[in-house]
Amino acid sequence: MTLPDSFYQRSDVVQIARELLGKVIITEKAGITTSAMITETEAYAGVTDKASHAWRGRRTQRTEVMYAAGGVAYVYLCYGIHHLFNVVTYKEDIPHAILIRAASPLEGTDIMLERRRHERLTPSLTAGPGSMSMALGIHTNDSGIWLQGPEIRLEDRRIIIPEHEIVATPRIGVAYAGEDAYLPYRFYVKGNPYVSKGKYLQQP
DNA sequence: CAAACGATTTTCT
DNA sequence: GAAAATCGTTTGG
Repeated sequence: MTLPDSFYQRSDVVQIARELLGKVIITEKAGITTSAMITETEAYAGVTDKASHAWRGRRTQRTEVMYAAGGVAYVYLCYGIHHLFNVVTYKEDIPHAILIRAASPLEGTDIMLERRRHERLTPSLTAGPGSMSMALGIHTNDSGIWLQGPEIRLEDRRIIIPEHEIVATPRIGVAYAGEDAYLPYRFYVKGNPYVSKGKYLQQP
């Protein structure tokens, strides 16, 4: 079942980030379908979260889509190279978002290997937000699209990740966010090889 | 208008 | 482990 708008339009972005583990992301680009099971996410909790692009209500052409009602994509370019895919949550004017950081390949792995110019299937194909987006063919010009259209959608395929297999840690690459860099807003599936290896700030 | 800088990944030592 | 790659967005003058 495709996740409905009501899944995204809830208020607890951290809880939704947790629930996204085990959901399946499907993309269809030029008639080619690829899919993968989400294994790692990070919540960005709106205007009070220093790590968020929308901190203190910052509103620019790039971040405008974060202020839309939940259920659309926010894709932006990072370090001039990587296209990072987020889902927008909650309601209009509240800029919650969840970064999808990694996923385990399901359908179309041959296409994903081509897109990444990889010879063999290894976790580096889709572990890490930039790698995952490239493998699935997600681009910044997908930013703002509705997550029920053909290009990108998320499905519940009744995959259950047991509570004890979910690990929470601080988020990666947000050292600039002061004390908010320590919030346990990153979630991943314990033991799954398709999880990024990035280092995060440890509690001092 | 110039300049700094990333919610990263890959490569080189 | 360190550093380069690479460019749109944002900020400051």
